[in-house]
Amino acid sequence: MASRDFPNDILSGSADEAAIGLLGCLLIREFDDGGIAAARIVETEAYDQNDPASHAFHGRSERNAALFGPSGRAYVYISYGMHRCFNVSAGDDGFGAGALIRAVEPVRGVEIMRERRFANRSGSRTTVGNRKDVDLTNGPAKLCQAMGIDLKLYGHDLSTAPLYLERNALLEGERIAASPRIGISKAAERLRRFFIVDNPYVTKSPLNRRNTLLAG
DNA sequence: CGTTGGATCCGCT
DNA sequence: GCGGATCCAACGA
Repeated sequence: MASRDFPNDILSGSADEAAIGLLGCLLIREFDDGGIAAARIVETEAYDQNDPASHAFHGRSERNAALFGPSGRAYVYISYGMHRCFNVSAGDDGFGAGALIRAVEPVRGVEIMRERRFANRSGSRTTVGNRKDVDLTNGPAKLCQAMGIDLKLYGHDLSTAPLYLERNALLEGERIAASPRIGISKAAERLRRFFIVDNPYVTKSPLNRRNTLLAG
């Protein structure tokens, strides 16, 4: 089933508008076995083709094509050779822009996420201790693992199953802050990271202290 | 609780 | 060849 309230307007503008507007929205994943996982977006980063830190900065390529396509598509890439990161494309067709989803808060299917994240990998006998729910989805590669987002979903239309977005307002009293982005070296001063203040799933970072509270 | 180093591979100025 | 939009185990305090 497709999303009943896909936030099209949120994604059609700038990368910043998309990154801010996606906060609070639900990300829903339908697995092949019928299981469903859902999570609230609590931390994002904006990137676009005018930004030296963006994968779109050096122009369109096979890898980053989803960023240049229409808004509301999945841009998935491999990070550090072994992790996956998930972006939502933004802006007009032809303009490279998107929002990296850095953290989400589980609202449904926590058991599925726990299984996907913490099940013993390839027979190794690693101790599965000290595993807390906050570690399920408090990072860009973690949430991809928890929600089964991989390269097979590259370019996927995020208004349709098996992975889709749904509009959802912030909770009463929740505030949004902007900070520099995490883990980049280029354009490191730009305030293009956005997060819900005091949400436990937001990545802990010294950059959190250099934030600016946004109006609203 | 904070810091550090290793894993691992794709795409590129 | 090099450098990541990262994660986690293994320390030390």
